[in-house]
Amino acid sequence: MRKEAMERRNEILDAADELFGQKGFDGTSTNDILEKVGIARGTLYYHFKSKEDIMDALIERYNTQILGSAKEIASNKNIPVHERIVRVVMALNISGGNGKEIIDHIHKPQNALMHQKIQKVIINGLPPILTEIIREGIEQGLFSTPYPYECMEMIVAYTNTVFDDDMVDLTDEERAARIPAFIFNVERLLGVESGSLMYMMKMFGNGGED
Amino acid sequence: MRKEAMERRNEILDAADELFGQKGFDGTSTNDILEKVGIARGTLYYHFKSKEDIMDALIERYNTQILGSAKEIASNKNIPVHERIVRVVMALNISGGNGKEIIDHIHKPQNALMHQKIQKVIINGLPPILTEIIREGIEQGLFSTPYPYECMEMIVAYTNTVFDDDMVDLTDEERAARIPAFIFNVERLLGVESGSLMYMMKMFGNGGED
DNA sequence: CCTAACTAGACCGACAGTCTGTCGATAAAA
DNA sequence: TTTTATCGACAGACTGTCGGTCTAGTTAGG
Repeated sequence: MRKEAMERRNEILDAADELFGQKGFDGTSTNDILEKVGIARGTLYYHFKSKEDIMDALIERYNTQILGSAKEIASNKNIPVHERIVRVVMALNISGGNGKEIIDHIHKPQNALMHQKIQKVIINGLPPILTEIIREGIEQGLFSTPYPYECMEMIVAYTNTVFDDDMVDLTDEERAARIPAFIFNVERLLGVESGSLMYMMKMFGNGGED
Repeated sequence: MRKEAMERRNEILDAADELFGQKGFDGTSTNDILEKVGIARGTLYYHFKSKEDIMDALIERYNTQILGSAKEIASNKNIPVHERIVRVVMALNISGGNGKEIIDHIHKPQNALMHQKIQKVIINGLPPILTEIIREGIEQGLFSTPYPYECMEMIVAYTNTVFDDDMVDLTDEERAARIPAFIFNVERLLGVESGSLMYMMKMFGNGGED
């Protein structure tokens, strides 16, 4: 019955993760979590100070998972710049083997608050990582912009809102139509010739969040 | 005591509007609303089927207020294109005399769900309006882009996320630094010469949401 | 024309059920 | 013995429901 604090904590987080995914944050009661983990009320509140505290811990976990592998790839200067951008972005969807599921279930309409918090992590965490790569690209004469950070911020804000979110309800065709337009716009922002970033299409390959 | 259904409905919405603004959606109990309006529980649920139903009605109201005046200005072809864009955007902040307050109190951290719903209205409602103006501008040779809609979508997504939201925590200086960068990026997206949209600075004038 | 019966819409408030967070007691480990 | 983890009863709050009430207006009958 008795476990190390960290172990219990993670059990609780695992249960919450799954339940929030199924029923949303508001739709999940602490009792649901209690039952799933097989502990008593007091135990839950021994490890977490509130229900929202559980969510925050969960987000902290996501944060690490999602941005961690992205950072790692971004810092590998052996990979050519273009390739590295693609890999960083694609890492977001599958990082830790379950990034995609994370992103999937965050998009449940019930999870407004969690969703917002994750978005915040991404919009603040991803642009710095990408900007570093872009700067390298600028040095190499691949890109040209006086505002690499703000460029990345704009791009991330857009993909977060339009591609990742259910903010804009896109049919498959609408979605497909957005992609070349998006790439065209990115090309302009980065000051490169039209068509030269078409290789980025592959980032939107299957299902293609981000 | 007895009122027309519509009048009561509006009284309830007015109270909810103010209370949600002060304490957030979750932080406001139906009892708070009851008390403020001076009605009984049953009356509230006679007019609205749930608490969330109240929020949805509130958003419908915002929707009309915020996008209504924007549309009106956008369709006035007597105003030159550049000027009209500025006016449309500025209308968002003050429409109906209280658009600004709406936007202000939606940004309270408690109001994630309401915030999300409003964002959805804007990201879906504003780009079509702006795109029409941009198309006119393209015909007049002022702008040049094959993807006016997606441009506007990107711009709106960005301002919503970075300028309007508390997604990115900006100091005043950071905020000020973002503005020229933003304008530069918009210039690139719209295919105009660098510096030619600097007049848009004024949209960010005082406090400057959007 | 007047009044009694009726109707439907607005309103009331007690109540059931649920949910979160607390607390003192308890057991196990260190 | 002290610390760490666990338990479960409980207080307090909140949402949505339901049977019943009140009133304005309408219809019917005298």
